[in-house]
Amino acid sequence: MASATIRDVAREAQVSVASVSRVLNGSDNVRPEMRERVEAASRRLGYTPHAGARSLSLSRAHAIGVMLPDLHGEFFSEFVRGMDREAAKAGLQLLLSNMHADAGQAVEALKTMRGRVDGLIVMAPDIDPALLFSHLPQSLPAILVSSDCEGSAHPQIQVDNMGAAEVIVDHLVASGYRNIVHISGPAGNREAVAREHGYREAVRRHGLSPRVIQGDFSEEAGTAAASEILRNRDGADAVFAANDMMAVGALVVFRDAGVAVGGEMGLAGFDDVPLARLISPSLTTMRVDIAGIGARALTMIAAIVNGDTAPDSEPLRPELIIRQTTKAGK
Amino acid sequence: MASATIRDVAREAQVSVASVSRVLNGSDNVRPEMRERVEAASRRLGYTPHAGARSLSLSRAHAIGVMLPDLHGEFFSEFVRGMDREAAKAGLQLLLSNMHADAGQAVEALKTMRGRVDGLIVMAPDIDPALLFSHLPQSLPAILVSSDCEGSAHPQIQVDNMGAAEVIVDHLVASGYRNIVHISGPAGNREAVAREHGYREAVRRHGLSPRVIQGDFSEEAGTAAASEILRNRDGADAVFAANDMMAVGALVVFRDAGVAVGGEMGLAGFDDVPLARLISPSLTTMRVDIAGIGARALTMIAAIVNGDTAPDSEPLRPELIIRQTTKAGK
DNA sequence: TACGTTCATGTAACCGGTTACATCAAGACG
DNA sequence: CGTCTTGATGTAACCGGTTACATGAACGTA
Repeated sequence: MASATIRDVAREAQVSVASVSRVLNGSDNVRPEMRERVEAASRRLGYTPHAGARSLSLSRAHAIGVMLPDLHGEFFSEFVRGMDREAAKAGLQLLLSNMHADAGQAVEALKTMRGRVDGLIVMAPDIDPALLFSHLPQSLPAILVSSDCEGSAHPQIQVDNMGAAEVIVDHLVASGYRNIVHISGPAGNREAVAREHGYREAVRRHGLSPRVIQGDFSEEAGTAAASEILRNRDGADAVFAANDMMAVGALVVFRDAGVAVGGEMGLAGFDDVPLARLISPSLTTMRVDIAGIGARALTMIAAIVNGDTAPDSEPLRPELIIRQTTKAGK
Repeated sequence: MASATIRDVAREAQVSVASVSRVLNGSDNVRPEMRERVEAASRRLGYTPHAGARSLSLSRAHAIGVMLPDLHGEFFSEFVRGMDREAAKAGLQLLLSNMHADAGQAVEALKTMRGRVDGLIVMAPDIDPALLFSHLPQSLPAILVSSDCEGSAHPQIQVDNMGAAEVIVDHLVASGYRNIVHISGPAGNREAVAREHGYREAVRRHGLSPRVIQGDFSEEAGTAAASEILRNRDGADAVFAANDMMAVGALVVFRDAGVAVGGEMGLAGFDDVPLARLISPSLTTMRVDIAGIGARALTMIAAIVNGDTAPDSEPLRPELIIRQTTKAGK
C-alpha cells in the first residue's frame, strides 16, 4: 500500500536507481531504449517522486516559509496572492504559519521550518525581529516585510508609513480641515506607530494641534472613536484613521448621526481595502499595493536563495486615493 | 556556515547520535548528566533539528497540503484562518498551492507535494476531482471541500448550495417578488451550477418562470447584468446573484439609476462577505461559515492521517441573512 | 566467584532520493 | 589484434534524522 519508491521502479525496469533518477530528471547520457523502459515502469507503478527525500539529498527544499500576523480580509489574501504568483514562476512552494499568539510561539514555529524551507518571509509588526531571529540558524536567509526597524541583519521591504500619513494630513489640510483627530492602531504595532508619527509631524508642520484616540485596527475601535468625537462636540472637523476598517467604523457612526461626511466632516483611512471604494460615501485613503509587496518579497528571497545579490529595495510609497469623504472639502 | 547537525552535537557532547536524539525527543532512559551534556552542547552550537530529515525517517511530514482556486478577499483569508487555527492545535503546518491556471498545472502542483505532506485538502470547484486524483498516489489521504460531486473515493465537505439557493428564492417570493432573475456563476463551476439548479427548482416550484443571465462571480458581471436588466425594462422585480460580489455590482448600478433596492427591486447575494453588511442598502444574502469549513476540513484530514475513523460530515447549511435589499418587500 | 538482569549507551541500518566514481562494452586507430 | 577513448550504466556513499539491536557496566543472587 505504501507508495512506490525509486528502487521499486528500478527493479521493475531491471535497471539501477541511478538510471531511473537520470531519466526522470531529464539528464542526457541515457539511451532512448533505457528512457522508455524507465518511463514505462514508472507509469506502471504510478510512481511519484518523494519531494521530501529529494530536498534532503539536494539540500534544497524549493519552499519558502511565510510567517504572518493575524491579518484579515483582502490584506491577507492579496499578500499571499502576490507571493504565490511569483512562487509559481520560481518553482517554489509556500509553507504558511500564521497568527501566532506570542513571540515564543512564533520562534517555535520558525524553528519547525528549519530544513523544510530555503528561506523565510516574515511579517511581524508587533514582534521584535532581533528576538525572532536570535534563535534561528543564521544560515537560513530571511527577509522582513514592513517591519520599520533599523539595523537588522536581514533585508527588508519597507512601506513608507510615516510619509504616507503626512500626505494624508496635507490633503486634509488642503481641503480646509483644521482640527484633525487621529485614530491610532495597536500600541505595539510598528506600522501603526509610524503612521501616528507621520500624523504628528504633519500636524506640527501646519501649526495645528494633534489629538489621538487610541484604536486597534478593528471596526469597533472606529465606531467607538467616532462616538466619542460626537459626544464631545469639541470642534473636531476631520478624522484620519490608521487603517480603513476603523475609518469605516467611524463612517457608519457619522452617517447614522446625520453628519455630512466629506463636507462638514472629513474622513480618511489607510490601506484602500475594496470596501473603501464601495461604501457610501466612498472613502479617501492611501492605497498600498499589497500584492506587489508580497511579490517583491518573494522575488527578493528567491534571489537570495539562488545566491544572486539581493536587490535592496527602496521604501514603497503608498498612493493617495481621493474619494468622497474628503472631496467636497470644507 | 552550514547549520549544525545532530552529529555535530554528538561530537561536541562526546556522545553518540542516538543519545542526542533520545535527549532531544524527551525519551526516558537517559541519565540526568547525559541530558545536561547534550542540552549544553546543543545550545552552544545553536542546533535546530532538520525537519525535512526528521520527516523522512519518521515518514511523517506534519504538514497538510492545501490546494485552492483563485479565491479573493475574505473568502480566502477566512478559509485559511479556519485551517490554520486547527493546524496549530494539531501541530501541523500548511503547504499552500493556490490559483492554478489549468487542471494539468494543478496535478503537477499536487505531485510536488508528495512526500512533503501527510494529507491534502483540495478545493477545486472547476476541476474534475477524478482527473485530479487519478495521477496521485492513492495512499495519500485527501479530502475535497465543497466540490459537490458524487461517488468520489475521498471524503468531502459539502455546502448545500442548492438548498440555500432555494431558501433565497423562497424568501424573495415571500417578500412579494415574482420576476426573479438569476445572475449565474462561471459555467464550469460546480458550486455555481448547484446554486443555479436550486434557483430553477424553487422558481419552478412557485410556478414562476426562470431567467438566467450568465455571470462569472466578478463585480463587473453584476454591473453588466444589472445594466442589461435596466435596459430591457422587462418586468424583472428581483435579482438573485450567485455571489455577493456580483450582487454588489448590481446594487451600485441600481442605486445610481435611482431604483429603490429593497423596495421596487429585490436583491440577494450569496456568501455574506463583510461588505454585504456595510454597503448601503445592506445586502440580503446567505452566510457561509467559511472559517468553520476550513477548520472542519483540517480536523477531518488530521483524523484520517492519525488513522482515526474519518467522521463523514453532513452538508453545511448556509444561513439566511435578511437585510435591507429585501426588507421592505414589494 | 560466577551468572543472570536491568538499563544506559553506542553502532549501524534505514527513510528515498542524488551523484561521484567505478565499470564495462563498443568503436577508433595504429 | 591490442590499446585507448568515449559514453552508458551500476555501485555505494551521502543528505540528517530515528531506532532496532548489540554492547557492556552495575547490581543482585546463589
